[in-house]
Amino acid sequence: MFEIIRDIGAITRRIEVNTNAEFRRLGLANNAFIYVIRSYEKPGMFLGELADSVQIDRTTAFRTVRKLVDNGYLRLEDDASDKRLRRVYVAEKGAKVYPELHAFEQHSSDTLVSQLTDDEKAELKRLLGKLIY
Amino acid sequence: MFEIIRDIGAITRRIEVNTNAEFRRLGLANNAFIYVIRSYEKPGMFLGELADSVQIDRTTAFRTVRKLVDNGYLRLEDDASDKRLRRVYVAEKGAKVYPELHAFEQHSSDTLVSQLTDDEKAELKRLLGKLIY
DNA sequence: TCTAATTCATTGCATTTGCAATTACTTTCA
DNA sequence: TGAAAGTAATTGCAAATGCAATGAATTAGA
Repeated sequence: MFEIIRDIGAITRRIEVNTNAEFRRLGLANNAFIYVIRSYEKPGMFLGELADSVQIDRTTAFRTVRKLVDNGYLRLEDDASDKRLRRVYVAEKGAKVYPELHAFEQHSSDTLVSQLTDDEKAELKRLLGKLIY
Repeated sequence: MFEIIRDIGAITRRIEVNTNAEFRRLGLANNAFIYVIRSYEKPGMFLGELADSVQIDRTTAFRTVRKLVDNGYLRLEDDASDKRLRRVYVAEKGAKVYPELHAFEQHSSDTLVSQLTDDEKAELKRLLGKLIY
C-alpha cells in the first residue's frame, strides 16, 4: 500500500514545478502562490495557522509571507486581543491575481483527473478526505 | 475538484518532514532516503531516470546521489554502451538500511490509510494509478 | 496569584535547492 | 556521412530552506 505515498509524492512535486514555472513571472514561484490563494479564501488566519494549513514549515512560510507583503500581494494585521498573533489578508494586488491562480490550480486538477469518471472523481475526493496525517 | 491537489500536497509535505526527521540520524534527510529505496528496488537506473521516476529536479538529485556515494550508501557505474550514462546501485551500507527505510515508509502509509476499509484502500490505490501527470 | 509550560513570531546560520548554462556524447535525417 | 538536434551529466550562483534558538505573550496548574 506504500505505492500511495509514492504516487502522491511524485504528483505533488510535479505539480509544484509546473505551477512555480507558471507563476514565476508574477514573483510567485517557490510555492508563494499558495499563500495568496489561501489568504484570499480564508482571510485572517494568523501566520502559524496559515503555515500549518498547508503543511509548510513555519519559518519558511513566515519569510515567504513577508516577501509577499513587501511585493504588495498580502497584508498583515496585529490581532486585537492576542498580541502574539499577526493575521494575514490579501492586499489589492493579491485579490487581483487570485482568479488566475485559482484557474491554473483548477486546470492542473482537471488534467490530473481527466481519466476518471465523475463518480471516480467524487470517490477519490472522498477517500482523500479520510486520510490521516 | 482542486481539493484533490491541495490534499495530496499537504499530505506529501507532512510525510516528508516526518521521514526526514526520522532518518536525519542516518544522514538521509532532505529526501535522500528516497534514492536509497528506489535504487535498491530498481538497480541500474541512470541518474536522470532515477530523478524523473521520483519527480525530483535532476540537478538536486545529482547532488544528493553524489553525497550518498560519498557516504557509502550508493555506488555509480558507467554504462558500457552509452558513455553519457551513469547507473546507480546501492552499496552495502544502502542495502543494509533498506529494510528500515521501507518499514518506515510502510508504517507512514499504514497510518495514512488507517481509517479506510480494505476495499477503500484498494480503490484509492487504483484511482491514484489512473491520474495523469 | 505566582510559576511553569505552551504558543507565537522572528532570527541565525549552514545547507540545500533549482534555474540557467556548459560540455560530452548519441541520434536523426538530409 | 556530416551537420543539427536531442539527451546526459555536471557546474555556477543566487535564493530558498529548515532546524535550532530567542524573546514576548498567553494559558494552565498548584
